[in-house]
Amino acid sequence: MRYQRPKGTADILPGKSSHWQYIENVAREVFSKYRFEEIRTPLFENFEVFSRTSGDTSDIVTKEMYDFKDKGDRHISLRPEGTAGVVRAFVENKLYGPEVQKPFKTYYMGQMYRYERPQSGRLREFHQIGVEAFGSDEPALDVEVIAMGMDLFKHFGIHDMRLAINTLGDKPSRDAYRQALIDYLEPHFDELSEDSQVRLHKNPLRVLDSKDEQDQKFVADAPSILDYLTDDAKAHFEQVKSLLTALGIEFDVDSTMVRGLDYYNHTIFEVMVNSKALGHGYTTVCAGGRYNGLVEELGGPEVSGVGFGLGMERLLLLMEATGVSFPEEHHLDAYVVGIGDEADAATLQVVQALRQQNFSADRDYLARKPKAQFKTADRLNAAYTLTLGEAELAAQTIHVKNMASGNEVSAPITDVLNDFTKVTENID
RNA sequence: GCGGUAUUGGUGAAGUUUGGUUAACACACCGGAUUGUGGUUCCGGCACGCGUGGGUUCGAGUCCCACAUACCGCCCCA
Repeated sequence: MRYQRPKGTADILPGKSSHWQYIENVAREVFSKYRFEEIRTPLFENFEVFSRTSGDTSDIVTKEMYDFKDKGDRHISLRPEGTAGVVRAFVENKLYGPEVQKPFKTYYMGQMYRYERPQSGRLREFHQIGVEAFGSDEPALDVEVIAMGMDLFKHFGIHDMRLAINTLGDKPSRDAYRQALIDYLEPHFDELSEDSQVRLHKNPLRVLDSKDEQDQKFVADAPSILDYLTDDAKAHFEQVKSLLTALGIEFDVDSTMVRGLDYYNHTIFEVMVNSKALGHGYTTVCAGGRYNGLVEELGGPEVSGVGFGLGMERLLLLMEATGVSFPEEHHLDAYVVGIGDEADAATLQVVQALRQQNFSADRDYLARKPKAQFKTADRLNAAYTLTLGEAELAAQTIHVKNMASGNEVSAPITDVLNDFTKVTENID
């Protein structure tokens, strides 16, 4: 065992990879109904793309970025999340241009990288599915994105979800609230946890997210963002709520909910599930929100955006714990048993001909005895076992057995080569 | 970045407390039981080695140290 995979990475092996494909396929289907199209952006970007957008004080930038200098001395970072790269591509390719329909709706799925201590469901190389919609300030777009997220989880077979929403307001709302929060917490500075003392000046909203018991006491009585919203921000949030209600989507407003990334404003939301697989109580499986201003931050025009992301590893854990059944497609239509060296070529011809006729077919490649081959056909769950030996070669026939019924028939080899379906009709 | 636990064949693992010379048992896999049909049963095969590297000892899977990796918790988050 000389080489091991790098810390925090995983091999997705046959058997398991079909689960990933299933999730990806379901996501593509759902997204296409909402008319979101796929975008593929690089796995790495200039470091600044992420540091600008995520916020210099965010943990992602300060300690979790997987960055390095390339041979041209460029400061590169593996993408820690999907939004920044998509926004960069949106700006660079001028997708805000007049010829592109608004809103521009896109999705992505793929690897993300964060340099952190791996745990179950949290790796250094992990996978996210995410969506972004650019070019509309209308609350209806926020709601479409949220509704699509909920819809997606239903298609994954997850039903006991809870939708939590909040608003971070616009810039004036946030500034006012930020000041109110500092004013409230400052007198208790010495009683706050060490982490929160640091947060208070860097990003006071994050104190609300503290799990420290002592901190939580203060958080409970802290002023609410909802009391500091401007009229515009308030109207936006009210409309989001009423549209969600119109769609019959239940939600809880959690005024202490915040974001680890700095670029969010207005609506933010999380889809939560109560599953032991991901820890105790409700845990978040999907998070998103509105990020007006992010496009400008990366040099684009004033175009707003809203989106969400979900972690595939966590989703997989959740689906497995929930007992979601994945379609198992590794079906074998025919296994061809060849007996003796003389049958080698003919066996290969039959296998290949069956594949040409769109059947999945396999044979023995280990020169094993008939007994072992028949056992293998059974173990692989072959629908039909064909046998080709000396006697058959002499008569130019092939033996075909329906493994489910046990019925057998001898047919001309040419029949199998030309129309296997017809041959099987005689024994089904 | 911090703390805890763990690491023995393809797999599940016993053995580590009391260091002692054949690494148990089971599953899977492979071969065989009078020539070419699936199950069962029976027989046989399957770790020159106990994460890696050092050390202690007459002797180490068992003790000590370092490192690696995994899992759990913290931080944070998906």
